Amino acid sequence: MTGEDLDKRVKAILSAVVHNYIATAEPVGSRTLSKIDEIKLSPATIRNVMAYLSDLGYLEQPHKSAGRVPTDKAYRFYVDSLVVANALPGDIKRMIDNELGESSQGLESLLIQTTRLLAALTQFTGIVAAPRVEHSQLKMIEFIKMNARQIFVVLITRSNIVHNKVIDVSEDFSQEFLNSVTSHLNSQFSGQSLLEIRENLMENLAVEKARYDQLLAQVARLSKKAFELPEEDSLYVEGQSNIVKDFHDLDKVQRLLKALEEKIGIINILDQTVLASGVQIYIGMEIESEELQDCALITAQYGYENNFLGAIGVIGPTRMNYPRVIPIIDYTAKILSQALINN
Amino acid sequence: MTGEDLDKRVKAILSAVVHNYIATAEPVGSRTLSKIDEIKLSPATIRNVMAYLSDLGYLEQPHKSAGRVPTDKAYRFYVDSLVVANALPGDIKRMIDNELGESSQGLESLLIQTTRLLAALTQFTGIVAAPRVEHSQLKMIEFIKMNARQIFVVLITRSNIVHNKVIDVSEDFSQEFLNSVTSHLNSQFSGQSLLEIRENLMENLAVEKARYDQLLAQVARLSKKAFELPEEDSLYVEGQSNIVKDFHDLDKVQRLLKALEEKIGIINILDQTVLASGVQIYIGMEIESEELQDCALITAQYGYENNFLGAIGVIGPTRMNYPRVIPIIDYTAKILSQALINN
DNA sequence: TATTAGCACTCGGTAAGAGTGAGTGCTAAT
DNA sequence: ATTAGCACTCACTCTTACCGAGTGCTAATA
Repeated sequence: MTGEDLDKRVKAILSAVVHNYIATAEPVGSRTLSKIDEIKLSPATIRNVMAYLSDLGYLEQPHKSAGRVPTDKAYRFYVDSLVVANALPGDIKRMIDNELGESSQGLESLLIQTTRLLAALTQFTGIVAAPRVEHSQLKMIEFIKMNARQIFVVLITRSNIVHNKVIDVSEDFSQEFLNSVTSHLNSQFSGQSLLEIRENLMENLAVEKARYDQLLAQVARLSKKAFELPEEDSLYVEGQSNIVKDFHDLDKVQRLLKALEEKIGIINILDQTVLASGVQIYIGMEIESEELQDCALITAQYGYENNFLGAIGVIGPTRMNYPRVIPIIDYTAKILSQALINN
Repeated sequence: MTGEDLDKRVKAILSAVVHNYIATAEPVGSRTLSKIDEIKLSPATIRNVMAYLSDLGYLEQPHKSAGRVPTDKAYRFYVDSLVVANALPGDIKRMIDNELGESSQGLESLLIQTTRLLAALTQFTGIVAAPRVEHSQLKMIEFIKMNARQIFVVLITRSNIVHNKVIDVSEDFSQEFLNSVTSHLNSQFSGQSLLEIRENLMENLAVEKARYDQLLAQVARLSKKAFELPEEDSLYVEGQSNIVKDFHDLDKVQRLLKALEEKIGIINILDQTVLASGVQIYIGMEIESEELQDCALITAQYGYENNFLGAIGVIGPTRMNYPRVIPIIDYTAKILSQALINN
């Protein structure tokens, strides 16, 4: 299954096919391979090996009289055991440092800039999932009265990420009252994750209801609303136009664009990444999405110490240049994390 | 130039060509037109008229033995004097009402939803420019201390639109001090436009500097930072995948996607719309953008009473169904405006 | 005089057929 | 075990022919 037990020579040929196909996007034939210096074999021998690789499911032919093309399985084997990630070139490193390092911009524009940067550097489509707020820890919360029916809620997490929203209320609370609620919440919940807080509040709410204490019930209801965070589909996508370069089929392009527009599918995949560590690679059918066949997804999580917040990545064709892209994702995630710490 | 002096019969034929081309996307020939009931003429006569229209620049031929295709000039004439906008179908009206009417969501998700709605209803690419903050009037401002070096600024405009950002400071201000600054700013500037406020502050800053009053100088600097609003390129774009349906040339598709990614060009056009009133239509070369040739842009501004905030619209091929799209844009802009007023 | 029928002409699009070349699998020789 | 040789496959390209929708122009018609 894993193909770990492949002969050294067989590996070399598989690797050469993948390399060549990544470089040219043309099916690779035995003749082409025989011209490569490292492989000192005749086309006929290579053909035998290629037939063997086809049997094992690593290569396939678009049609009978064409060269071979790597399958998803081949790419998987390639990234698992053949790829040595390139060192990140100094100029690219510097670009990333410059773009994300210095500026003291807000979270949102930082994430957008990161997405654009990924697209520009890789020439694929960049994606960035915003921090998942429910797992981050509360640092402080603040209520500001906008008018009789609306309150503006600001919520700052331990990693200095700011969330805010407007909540509608039926009572007309005074700012003084709101301040007292604020300080109560801050002292009671500071340091807890928003998920925990929400659960606690639900319990409180039940208790207060039973007690028939009007004021406390109001506080509980208000707080609950404040912590009801929307399931926003906060995925940033940039560089869709690069898709056209890599897929020459209009139909395919449209389906990919559609998939990127819908976002939710991609968010789900990135959610897995947030839990895993290091650079993750998903190839073709490994992505559980009809539309994203023929695509590869390279991702990495970013965050604050052990507290992973979100994920970044790129989507491109399975025949992307993995050794080049992997270190870009890796380093960008690191610098983004740092930028968030320094804020 | 305006072609207003066209014969009634000539107009009818021009209109028929445009209609037919919008419906079929195929060059229209004299034979096809002669089959239309309203036109009781032989192909030969129609050919004469079409030759005349070609001379005047309303029609052109992709190649010599093909039918006629409308030029930008024809579309312009069509929308100016031939189009009677359809009444908006009840079900579409209801969809718009439902999507934008009730929900008390934040500004951002309201705008995103509007963009998606436009794309879904028209099957073109929806665009929405966020409110231009510098012209809106201040209702209140609030400073919240995050830590020794950072202050969170919340700024609410008269139309209840909330802006916020984090500013870096070199001094460690106490929350009490911030509160006093806040109430000072609120009483002094409430009701003024942010642009005016910024100018006032600049003057103040110069004065305070001269005075060498440390504290006041700090206040002025702090305030200046608070009102330094970023030139965010806040343009929402949805439904790019629809482009593929309308342009079958991969190269064209890529250039369009690129133009949409860059946003700034489109924002500039929308800025014009914010000043004009009612539904605006830009056709082909009227859009000053290399990439957006063969495109039409239908826009309308939204806002609060006489205070226009931003613009919405769609981008599609010049051969879009104007009578159908125009009322959608018109009505959506109205409902969005209402939603903002009710907040 | 305006309209129309008729006709020669244009030219993109499709289909069929031939030739090319890169590639294969298999067999026999090394 | 490797390789040379060979017959075979098949996408691609090029040519040629043809079709048909459409045109402009001229002469006949109402």
